Amino acid sequence: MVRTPLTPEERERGERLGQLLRLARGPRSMADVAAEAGVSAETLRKIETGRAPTPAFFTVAALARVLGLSMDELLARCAMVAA
Amino acid sequence: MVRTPLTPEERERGERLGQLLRLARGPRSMADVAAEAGVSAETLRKIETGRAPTPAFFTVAALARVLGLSMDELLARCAMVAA
DNA sequence: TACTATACCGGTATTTGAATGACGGCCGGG
DNA sequence: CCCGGCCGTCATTCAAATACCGGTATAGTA
Repeated sequence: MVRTPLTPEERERGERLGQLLRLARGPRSMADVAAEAGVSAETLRKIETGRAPTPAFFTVAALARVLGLSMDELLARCAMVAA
Repeated sequence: MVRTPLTPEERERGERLGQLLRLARGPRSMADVAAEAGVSAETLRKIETGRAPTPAFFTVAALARVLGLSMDELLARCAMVAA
C-alpha cells in the first residue's frame, strides 16, 4: 500500500469541515470569499461540498482567516466524531 | 495553468512549519511521534525537512495534537513572514 | 411572458504534490 | 561490532487545486 485511499470516515470529516465553512461564509458569495482567501472559487466549492475532504493546511488557514474562524475551534468541531 | 507549482515563498513557509514541528518534538523519536499521530515516519520527516511544504490540514492537526501545539499559534509562527 | 444576470452545482480533464514504502548511507552509543 | 535514529533518493498511488462545460434556481427588468 502506497497511498491509502480516503476512508469513508475521512470523507465524512471533510464534509463536516465543508459545512462549517459554508455556515461561516453566511450570505457572502463563494467568489468573493475565495478571492479574498487567495484560492479559486472552484476549490472553495469543492471543499465546501466535501469533494476535497482533506484540503491543504494553508488553504484551510487562509479560509479561516477570511471567515474569522479559529483553526483550533474549526478542528475541534469537525473532528469531534472522527477523533 | 492548472495547478500552479509551489512558489519559493510557499516552500520557505513549509520549511518554517517543519522547523517548528521539529523543535516541538524535542528529544522524542520521529517514529514515536509519527506513530502516535497516525502518520508514517517518512511523512513526518518530509514535513520536518520541508520537502512536503503544504501538508494536509488533518495531518498537521494530528501532529499538533501529539506535540501539544495550538493550530493558531503554529500558523501564526510560520506565517509571520509570508503573511 | 421573456430576457438577463448572479450564484451554485455536477461532471470532466489536467497538472502538481502529499503520503507511503524501500534501500542505502552516516553517526553515536552500548 | 551492531543497533537505533536520521537523512537522501527513487518509485508508486491517490488526491488537491485549477479550469471549463452545461444545468438549475432565483431575482431583476422590461
